[in-house]
Amino acid sequence: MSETINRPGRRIARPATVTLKHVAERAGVSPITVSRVINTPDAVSEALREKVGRAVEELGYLPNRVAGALASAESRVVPVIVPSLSNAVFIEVIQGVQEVLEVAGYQLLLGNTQYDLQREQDLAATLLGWSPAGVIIAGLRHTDRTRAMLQAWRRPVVEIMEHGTRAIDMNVGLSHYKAGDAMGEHLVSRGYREIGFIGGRLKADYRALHRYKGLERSLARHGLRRRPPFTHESKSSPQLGGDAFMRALDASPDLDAIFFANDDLAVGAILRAQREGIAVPKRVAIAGFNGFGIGELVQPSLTTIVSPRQQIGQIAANKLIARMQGRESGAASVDVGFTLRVGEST
Amino acid sequence: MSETINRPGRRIARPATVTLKHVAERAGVSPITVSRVINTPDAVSEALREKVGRAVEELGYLPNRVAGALASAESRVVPVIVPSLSNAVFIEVIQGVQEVLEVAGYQLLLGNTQYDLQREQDLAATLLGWSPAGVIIAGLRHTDRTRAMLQAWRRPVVEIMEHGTRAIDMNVGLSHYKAGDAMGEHLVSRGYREIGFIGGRLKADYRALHRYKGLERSLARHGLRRRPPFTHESKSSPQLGGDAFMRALDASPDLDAIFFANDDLAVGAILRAQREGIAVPKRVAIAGFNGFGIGELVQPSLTTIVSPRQQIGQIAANKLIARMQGRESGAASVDVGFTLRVGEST
DNA sequence: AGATATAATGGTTGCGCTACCATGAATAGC
DNA sequence: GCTATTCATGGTAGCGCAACCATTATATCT
Repeated sequence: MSETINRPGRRIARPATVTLKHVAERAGVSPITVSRVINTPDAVSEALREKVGRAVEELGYLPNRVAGALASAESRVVPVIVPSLSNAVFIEVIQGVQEVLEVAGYQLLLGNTQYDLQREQDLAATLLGWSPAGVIIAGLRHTDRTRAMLQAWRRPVVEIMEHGTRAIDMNVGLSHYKAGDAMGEHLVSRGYREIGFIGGRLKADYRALHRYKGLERSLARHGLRRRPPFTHESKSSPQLGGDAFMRALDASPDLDAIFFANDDLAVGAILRAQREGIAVPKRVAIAGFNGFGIGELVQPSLTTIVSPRQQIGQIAANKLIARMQGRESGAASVDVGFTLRVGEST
Repeated sequence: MSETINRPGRRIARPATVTLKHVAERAGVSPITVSRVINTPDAVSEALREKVGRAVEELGYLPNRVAGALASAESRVVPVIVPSLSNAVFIEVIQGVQEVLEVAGYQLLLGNTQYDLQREQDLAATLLGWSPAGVIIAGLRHTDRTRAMLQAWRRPVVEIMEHGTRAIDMNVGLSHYKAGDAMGEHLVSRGYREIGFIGGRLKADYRALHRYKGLERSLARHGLRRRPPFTHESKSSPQLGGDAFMRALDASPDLDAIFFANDDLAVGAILRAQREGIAVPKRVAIAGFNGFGIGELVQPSLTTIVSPRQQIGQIAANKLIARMQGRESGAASVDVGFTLRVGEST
């Protein structure tokens, strides 16, 4: 039996990279010591820290996070999975998350499901392959496999935006149903009786649908007419809000108030009303949802429901970090609530 | 010489994970074959694809991207480094990037420098440690080390937002100087003579400063008075725009036109003027920069410069992917230009 | 002084995967 | 019918780092 002559494997050298080992040689210490200087500088003497620091400088060493993540089976990365990037709500949530993660030294990996649960599942599978330290994901509604995958995973998961009882792990959000109900109560208390709802993609954006359902309950409670929502299939924008507003008034001239699924649409309606000479709220009242700043500046100012969006992101990130660092243990659910901001438009 | 009895190393088992090897055993093939089924399914027979696919399903295998990235020295991740997330401009750019990357199977890693070049440098160093496939970074202005780092790196880099000649590698953007000049020409052609500029954080947001410089050049060309910019230190918002507008008019009642650094400020000024009963453009003209949709809806509609933000992101991502896939080779610079959208506010 | 505790450093292994080459099977060419 | 060429699959090594324990050197105690 002859010796194997050919020794397969990597023979071609990669482009030269500076690694821990090179730094260690330069500094005359062991690689593991270099690792410690970088990751847990407190566990190492001042002299070494300096010596190694100098070698790092001289060689221009950049730690390879990928190798570190493989060795430790954890990367300092947190995927944030949202349904849309064109909706400012999610942007503000992402901002809140990013602020908190950055300080703690974590990177944010962005996932956009485009309101597609299948895509969400694929995204989750891919992103879990990065051994992230935790996951933040919008919504409580997922495919069974997504739920199973996240549940089987041993790291913290925070579901955000809506508040509910059947969370995978942790949950930070608010009840959109209650928010819709609250707006209904407000409109009714102001004397409006013919109340409509305008929103888009209600099948995909089921949180908006919950707001509608909440409104419906309120209307039912007062024995008022419940109308099907005026809906459309394009993404929300002020432009679209203005158009949908005109169409709705055309189709149902008896409307005396309209609850829009979000502020983008509602602000568009107010600006359009202004141009068309439609008196708000005299002819028809307008209400929104979100609490964007622009709602306070238009004339009349917008009645809306303010959700603490940035705060949702911050809380979610903080809960994640607390768990990752071993502080705080149990799962937990936070209802961040909402506030009704009454403007001149109702 | 005695044998080493103690064999240090990893002895504690990790939480059981399903790996390539397990899938391979289950499917009765070699690990490398499983890898191929997953990464290059075309290079493998139909029968194997099915057999392996079944094993993957049954075991619920999730590929470990970290290990893959280490072995191949490349991860399908692209960091996007921007100075701010509260500015909608960057959000739209990110959207454009994300759209394109997603289709090509890349993940977006988010970096926020908060207009701090030192932070940008640290971020770049950290993010390069992820062996990303390429980098997209806002701006042409960086610390020397950042430039050196990115230049020494062997992968594609796209600098976005502004267009210039001294790019590290590729560049997609527009000339903010020319944009400011163009707006100056417009205002002068409309007969305005006392033209001011309102913007915030001009030291950090040097692109806004370039717009001011462009305006200045235009004013100089026509022998008009050049005023220092009215500036402030908080982040831009319509609220702030309204306030700054009132203060500027107070301080310099002779102003007959104001060029705002961005549309957020300008729209705020228009809405504030409306509330205060200040006639726009009769008493004072207002112009912005960006071309956000809301500018077309306010009354009077806003004169502004439209920059193709989403397109910048898309082009940048496409150039990156082209290079990563070996199509297209040289560096290249794209000036996406801008258009003046004349509204009722000037 | 001797024993013990504490702190600082090092050696070895393996994380899970892909690059590389080798090999065997199937097909084509003459 | 034999060799040349593709095609499909496998074997081995190593990517760069951190986990684990061992081994010193140093401080603290009795």
